[in-house]
Amino acid sequence: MDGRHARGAHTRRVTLARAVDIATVDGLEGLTLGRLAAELQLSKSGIFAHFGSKEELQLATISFAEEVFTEHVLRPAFQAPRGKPRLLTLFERWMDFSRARVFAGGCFFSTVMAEFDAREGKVRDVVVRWRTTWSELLTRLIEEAVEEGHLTPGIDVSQLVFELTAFGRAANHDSLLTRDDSHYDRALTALRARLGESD
Amino acid sequence: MDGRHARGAHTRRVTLARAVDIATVDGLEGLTLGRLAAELQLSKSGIFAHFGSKEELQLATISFAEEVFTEHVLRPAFQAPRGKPRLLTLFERWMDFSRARVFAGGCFFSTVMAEFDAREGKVRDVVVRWRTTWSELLTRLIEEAVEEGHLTPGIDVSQLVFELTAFGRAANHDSLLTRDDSHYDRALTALRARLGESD
DNA sequence: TCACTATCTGACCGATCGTTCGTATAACTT
DNA sequence: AAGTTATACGAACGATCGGTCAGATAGTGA
Repeated sequence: MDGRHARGAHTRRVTLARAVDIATVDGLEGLTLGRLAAELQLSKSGIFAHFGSKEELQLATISFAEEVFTEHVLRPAFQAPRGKPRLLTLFERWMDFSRARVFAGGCFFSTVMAEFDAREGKVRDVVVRWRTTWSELLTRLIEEAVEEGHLTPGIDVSQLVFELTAFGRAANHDSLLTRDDSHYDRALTALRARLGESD
Repeated sequence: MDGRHARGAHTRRVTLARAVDIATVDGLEGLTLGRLAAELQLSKSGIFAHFGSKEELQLATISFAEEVFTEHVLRPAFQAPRGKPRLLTLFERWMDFSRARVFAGGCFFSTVMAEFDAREGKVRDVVVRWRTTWSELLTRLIEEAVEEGHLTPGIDVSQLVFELTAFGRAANHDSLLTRDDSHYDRALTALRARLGESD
């Protein structure tokens, strides 16, 4: 199962696991090769060799975060029944994911979206692409909920996507700032109210 | 009218004006003395002398942003009638402030709160304090709207504070990421719906 | 005009940044 | 066992970081 390059792949993953923790706390710019090397007890050049540039390290870190997020949030959501249950599960998982501090600084994408929203470059572009993916996913789940008869047909889907996402991101940042978990409950309360109390 | 230290005070304000623009784009950590000096055509040590340390520069930048935000958003809001109109005006002004890019990277506090939410130190503490101030202000305005009979007495004020703030921050980041102004309208739509369509 | 003080500069400090390169060490292939 | 490749290291690079300091310059009050 190791493949031919098992050792390198393992180091890479260990490195990226540390990288997402650093990035969620100090940002993808605060993520430096020297610090990564020191914390992992590896050489700076050794880590550098795995990625080729700082920017590639940042992009690899985003990919890794995406993987973990998919595993913890997206995949479980798709095991819930189509429609409103799936939508609710997605947000419950997202909030649990942030609350559990799977990454040291909470939700990776909330952090990175805020960090790069006003900048230029490849990293920003990838972050924007992720935002699009997320919005499209949410749009689909909401439309399915309408199809299933769980939501009113006339509903403004884009508006709903905006609001629900706003709740989740706010819960993440507020809980980190105030060190008070209750904001996650606030987000879920807001979400359920917005989707209608029924069910 | 110059007072005794007019020249220094002027340089200080020009420096801070540039600092908030840099900070809203690249964060308060991305704000460096060298860059500030280069853009302002001043010497690094000259700028440094005004603040004494990088951290003091960051704190001064926050104070400056607070001033400008107060002038553009808070003060106008208090000229609107007590109750729901004041609440609505506050958010309209906030959204206009971000949309107009008074600071190059949009809302200063949305950016900085996301940047420092998972860190430690004086800067974080000041940011948290600002968040508290904002929450208390919003709480007061909502309570006044209840007193004026503009909102239902039984309403969950903290919950409302959370949701309304979430809309504003999301609009700021989404508009920056997508370069699409419409998110501000989304936020105001969500806000009005949440406060009740009437009036 | 003169003295004083506020303001700003330029050279420099040690530390760290991302990056390059030659080389050593491990691991796998044959 | 030998040969080959993957992996990691250590020393060094120019640039930049925050910070220090002695001295030049400018503005003020007497």
